[in-house]
Amino acid sequence: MMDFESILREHGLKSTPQRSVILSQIYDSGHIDIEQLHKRVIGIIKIPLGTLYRALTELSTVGILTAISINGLKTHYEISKPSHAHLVCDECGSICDVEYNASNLLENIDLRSFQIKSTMLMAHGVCVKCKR
Amino acid sequence: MMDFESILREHGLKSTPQRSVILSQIYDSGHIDIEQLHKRVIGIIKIPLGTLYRALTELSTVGILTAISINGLKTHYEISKPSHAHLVCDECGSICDVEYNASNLLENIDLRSFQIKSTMLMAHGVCVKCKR
DNA sequence: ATAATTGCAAATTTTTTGCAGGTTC
DNA sequence: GAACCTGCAAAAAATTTGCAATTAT
Repeated sequence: MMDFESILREHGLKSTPQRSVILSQIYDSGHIDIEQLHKRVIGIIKIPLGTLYRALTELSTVGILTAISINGLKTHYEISKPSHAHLVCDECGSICDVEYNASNLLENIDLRSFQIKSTMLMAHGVCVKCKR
Repeated sequence: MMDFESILREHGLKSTPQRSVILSQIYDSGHIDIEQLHKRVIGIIKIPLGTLYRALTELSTVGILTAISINGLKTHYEISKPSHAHLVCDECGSICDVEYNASNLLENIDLRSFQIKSTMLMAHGVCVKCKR
């Protein structure tokens, strides 16, 4: 159970019941798109879609959330965490996290003076469940 | 100058003037979103936005194009080519390609029986021009 | 107290779709 | 000639926005 109230204040945002519910639901689900999130959230507290959009944008802007753009799927959101890859199953749409070492990875790449702030490694394929 | 007519037929699609213009414009621009592409394309041949959407979807489905979903930007399209990373400048939105070796990269990752079809490495940061 | 946040509703923007007429092979 | 494509127009879906009321600090 994360202390989202403190996290919000540390990022200069007010702690509201809506934001806490949003964050805890995203945390519980790992990755989730706005449509699924809305379904989960309205079972707990009333949040119109417009407010949800606004909240996700703000929470991403301050860095509490990370948005993940995925080919073929709607944007997903997750609680920001150290760099990890996303394995996206093209069959069922599930997303699996795996750790990787960003600096090892970048060693082999000629960045041509590009100044890296963050990396995102994504793989598409078939997950274990769907392979069967 | 690529032979897009042949490429289209090899992928089981008919060669039409619209598709050739679309492909050559994407080719010339490297990466482009639908809005910018439409501006370029209508200077050459009349293509309604709806048709452009349909064309991009079809061309991506058969594999001639690759869609690139990018946080904060609209989906970009490029002519499909061997795996390469995209360096996205958060200042100016420019996208730069760099080569990388996908298998080297995956060696260090525990894929947990996930069957990889494609990988996509993206980095956000500041490009040389914007760093100035 | 006051500045931030939410709810609501409407406006915008983005994307998809049906179908008639044209085009490619 | 048949199957495939395109143009058009309308619909559907996704996202943003303005503002008054409410809430957190």
